Amino acid sequence: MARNATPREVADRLHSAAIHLLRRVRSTDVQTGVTPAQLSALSVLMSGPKTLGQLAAAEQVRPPTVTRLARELERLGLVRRESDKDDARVARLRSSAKGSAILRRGRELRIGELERRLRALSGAELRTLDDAAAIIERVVGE
Amino acid sequence: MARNATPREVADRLHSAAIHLLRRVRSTDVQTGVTPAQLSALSVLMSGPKTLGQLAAAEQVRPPTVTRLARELERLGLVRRESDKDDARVARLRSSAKGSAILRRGRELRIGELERRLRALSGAELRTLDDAAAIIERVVGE
DNA sequence: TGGTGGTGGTTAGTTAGGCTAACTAATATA
DNA sequence: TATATTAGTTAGCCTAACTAACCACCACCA
Repeated sequence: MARNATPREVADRLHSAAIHLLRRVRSTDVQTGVTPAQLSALSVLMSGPKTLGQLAAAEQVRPPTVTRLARELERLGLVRRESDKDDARVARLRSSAKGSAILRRGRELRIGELERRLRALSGAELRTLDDAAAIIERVVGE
Repeated sequence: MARNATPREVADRLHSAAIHLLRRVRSTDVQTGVTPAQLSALSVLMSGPKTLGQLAAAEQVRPPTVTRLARELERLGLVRRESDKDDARVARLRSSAKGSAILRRGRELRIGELERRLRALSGAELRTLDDAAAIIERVVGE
């Protein structure tokens, strides 16, 4: 019978699989018509309005980068800028209907691309993938 | 008992898990001292010399991007440029000893980061991840 | 055998997106 | 109230992607 895979071997194969999976689904992103940075920002705003500072933290970029990103998103009509009523320094970005629609479409393209490929799998294989996803989230989630 | 997960649900969770996994391991890349694009190119060259066109296809970028990337890699001494003896138009890039060493180190950092987290898992969980990796490679491999 | 069309790669110029440094405006604090 | 801190902006720079246009070479065939 087959020897058990070592953590190192599994790490190696899993790493490779993750790269190939994401490369595949990411190829659909161009169809959204917005840039990767814009798409990513919209996904952060999906959970509700965020201040520019919160967005910078989430995207792991510096304030000036967010200033420019926000200006462009606003110009494209994908977000609205709102000012805080208690603190005049802070500005919040809220995804517009148009922005939300683009994000939904982007997700649909990515997930759809993957889903089509999973439909050929057996129930047991799907179960294995689902279990694996849960294990991964647990171990990389710090 | 739990209802079986649909392909769509699995696609969604797997997508999310892959993003989180790669975000985690990628954080070690800065320690290699080379840029992400350079590191990725070196990994493509690991399997042998490639023409600039092959590299462009593998990296999903346009020829001019590869021209510049190749020039920089050459300047840093990470690759050697070889010309085809039958077709004077084509140029091949071959990883140098220094380039291979940097790639090995980058891989060691990434895989090591992941491996540490997998060591806490049971044999059954490791088996699940290994099986999942194989399934993913099969379905996204075109 | 010498055009002609296609292919591999480069050059030139543009754009997006990241950075630091230095700034303004508003708020918090000693 | 004077000073320090915080949120965001402006200016200027750099890298890495792109497209358009090009050069060099190869293959083919009339």
